[in-house]
This record gives sequence, C-alpha cells and structure tokens, in this order.
Amino acid sequence: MSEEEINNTLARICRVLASIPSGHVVTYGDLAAMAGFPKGARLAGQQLRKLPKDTKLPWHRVINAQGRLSLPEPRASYQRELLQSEGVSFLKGRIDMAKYRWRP
DNA sequence: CCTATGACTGCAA
DNA sequence: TTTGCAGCCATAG
Repeated sequence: MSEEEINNTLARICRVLASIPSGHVVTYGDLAAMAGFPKGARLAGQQLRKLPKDTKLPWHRVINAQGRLSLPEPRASYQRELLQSEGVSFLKGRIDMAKYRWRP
C-alpha cells in the first residue's frame, strides 16, 4: 500500500468502517473521529457516498447522531433491513444508541 | 484562489 | 419535540 493511499481520506474511513462489528453501529461523527477527523461528520458521509453499491464494507452500520438513518429512500429501507438482519432493532423509527453504539 | 455542496452536529428558541 | 442555523471540512467546479 502506497503512502499516499494510507493518507487518503477514503482509505482511512474504510479502515475504521471495516472494524465495526456486526450488530453495532457508529455515528458519522464517530466514524470520522476514529479515522482522524474529529469534526468531519459530513466528510464521513461524503466518503461513504463514494462506495460502490456492491461494496463488502459495512456501510449500513453508520447512522446519524439522532439514531436515525440519513439515507434517502429507497436506500434507507435497504439499510434498515441489513441492520435488522444482524440484530439491530428499531423502536419508533430510531435505534437505541446506548445499546448498539460501538465504542472500542 | 474562491465558492458551493453535502449519507452531519450541537445548541438555541 | 421540532426547527433553524452556524460551524465543519475535504472535494468539486
């Protein structure tokens, strides 16, 4: 891996993303911070948007700080299915952050 | 170089 | 609880 790649924003985001365990979620802000961008929540979303539709990375484990999905339909429904399939439940359209938020 | 644009946030009202 | 908005920051034009 070239030095340029490990400093690439997307690569850093992906590395953290890949470490999120199934059944857990993180916020955009968390993802960015863990990748070295303390205030890069929007940046995280911008990078996730670049991922190919068929990526193997767990992009669906990233939700907003309100415990809601920030994706427009119909992607949001797909994301909700993926999360529910790995045990993350929704209550009144929201995810219980205290219960599922992942912190190393 | 400068402005616009978001899969965002936290806080004030 | 909901809404509005300034702050944020790499990217794109």
